[in-house]
Amino acid sequence: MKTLKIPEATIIRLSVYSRFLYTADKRGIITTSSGDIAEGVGVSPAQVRKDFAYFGEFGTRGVGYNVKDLHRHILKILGLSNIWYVALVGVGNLGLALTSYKGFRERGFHICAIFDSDQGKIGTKIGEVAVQSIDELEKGVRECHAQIGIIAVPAEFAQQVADRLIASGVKAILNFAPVVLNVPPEIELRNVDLAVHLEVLTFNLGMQKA
Amino acid sequence: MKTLKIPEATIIRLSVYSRFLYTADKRGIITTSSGDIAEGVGVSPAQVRKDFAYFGEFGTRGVGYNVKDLHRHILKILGLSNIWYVALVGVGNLGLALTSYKGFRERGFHICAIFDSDQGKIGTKIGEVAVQSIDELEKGVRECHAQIGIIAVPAEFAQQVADRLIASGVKAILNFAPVVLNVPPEIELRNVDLAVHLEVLTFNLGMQKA
DNA sequence: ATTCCAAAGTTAATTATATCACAAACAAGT
DNA sequence: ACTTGTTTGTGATATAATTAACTTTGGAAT
Repeated sequence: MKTLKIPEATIIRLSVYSRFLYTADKRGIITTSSGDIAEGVGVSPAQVRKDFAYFGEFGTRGVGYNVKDLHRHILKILGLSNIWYVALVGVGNLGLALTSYKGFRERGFHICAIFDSDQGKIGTKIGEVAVQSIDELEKGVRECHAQIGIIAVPAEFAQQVADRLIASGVKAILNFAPVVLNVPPEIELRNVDLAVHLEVLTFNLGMQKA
Repeated sequence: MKTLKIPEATIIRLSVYSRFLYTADKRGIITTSSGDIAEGVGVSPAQVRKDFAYFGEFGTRGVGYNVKDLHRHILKILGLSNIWYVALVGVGNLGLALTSYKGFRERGFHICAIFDSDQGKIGTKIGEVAVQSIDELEKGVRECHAQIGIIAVPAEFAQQVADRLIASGVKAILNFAPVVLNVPPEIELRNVDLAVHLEVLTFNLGMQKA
C-alpha cells in the first residue's frame, strides 16, 4: 500500500462499489469477488482490484471479499464513517429535491441549515430544518458546524454565496449553478451541471447517425 | 479534420465552453481567444484549442474566434441546433426540479411527456404538460416522438421504466436512479448519482488532513 | 509592400489511466 | 501432506489524455 495520487475516476468507482456492496449486504450475501462487483457495476474485474489496491488488501486469495468488511473499508476511505453537516443555499425545486434525497441521509450527510432569500419561504420547515434568511448565512453555518455547502441558487448569485460559505468555515462546496466559481485552492469544489449530461447524450446520438 | 474517437472529457468541456460563449455573446463580446475561454472556464488554452481541433478550424490565427460563429459551431457539434423531445418519468421532487430547470429549455430540450404512478398527480399540469399515468407510457412517448428519456423514479422501478422507454422508441436515457441499468448497446445511457459527488468531496477532505 | 505581432493549429513529449497476464496464497478435497 | 482450483494482488504493457513546444497564418502598422 503506497500513498500515491489517487485518480478521481477511482474515487467515483469506489462510491459505486459501495452502493453495490450495500445492496449485496442487505440481501444477505456474505462473500463476493472482483468478478461479481465488476459485473454488478459494469467495469472489468481487474479495474476493481486495481482500485482497491490503492488503499490496501481487503480480500483473501482464492476466496474473494467479505461483503461487510469491504463495505466498511470503502466507507472509511470515502470519509463516510462519520457524519457530515451540510448547509444548503437555495430552496428552489432543485434545493427541495436535494433535501428529500434519501441517498444523502443514508450515507451520513446531514443537512443542518437551509437558506433562501424568499421571504415567503423563510421560517417554513423542510423536514426537521427551518429555512433561514440568507442574511443569517454566516451565523447559521457556524452554529451547525457545516463543513460542506451546497449551492442551488441562480447563477448570478452563486459566487457571492460561495464566498460567504467559505468565510463561514465551509471546506467543500457542491455547486449546481452553471458558472465557474472562484475559490481558494484549499477549498474542495465540485460542479454539477445537469444540462451537460443531456448534451453528452445528444452528441452521442449525433455520432451514431454520422 | 480527422474523424477519430472523441474523448468524453472533450464533449463535457465543449458543453462548458458553449455556456461561456453564450454569456460572452449576451455581453456583446465579438471576438474571443483560447486564452479567454481557458481562463473563463478553468482549463489551459492548449486544451481549448485541442478540443476544437477534433472538429475543424474555427478561428483565425493572430486574431482569435468570432464568438457567435464559434458558439454556433459548438452547438451544432453537440447536436443542439435542433429541438430534442424528452420524456420524464417520475414526478418526485427531483422530477419537478428537472421540469423547471431553465437550462434544459434554453438549450433546446423540450419535455413533451411526463409520467407518474401516483393517482394524485395524474392530470395535474406542470408548465404546459399534463402528467400522464405510467400505464400510458408507451403511447405517450410515441405520440410526442421523444428521443430521450429521463428516469427519476425510485431505484427498484428504474430498470422496468428503462425497458419500456426503449420499447417505445427512446434512443437515449438519463438515469437519476442509483442502479446500474441494463440496456442494449445502441442505447445511449448516462447515469447521474448526486451522492457520488458529495462522496468525492468527503474523500478529498479526508485526504487534506492525512 | 514589408515587417512584426498575436493567436490558431499541430506535432511531439509527458503524464495519467486502464488492461493484461501471471505469480502468490488460501481453502478444500484427496 | 499434497494437489487442485480459484481469486487476489501486482508489475509490465498498452492506451488515452493532457501539456508543452513549435509552426503557420492573418492582420495591422510602418
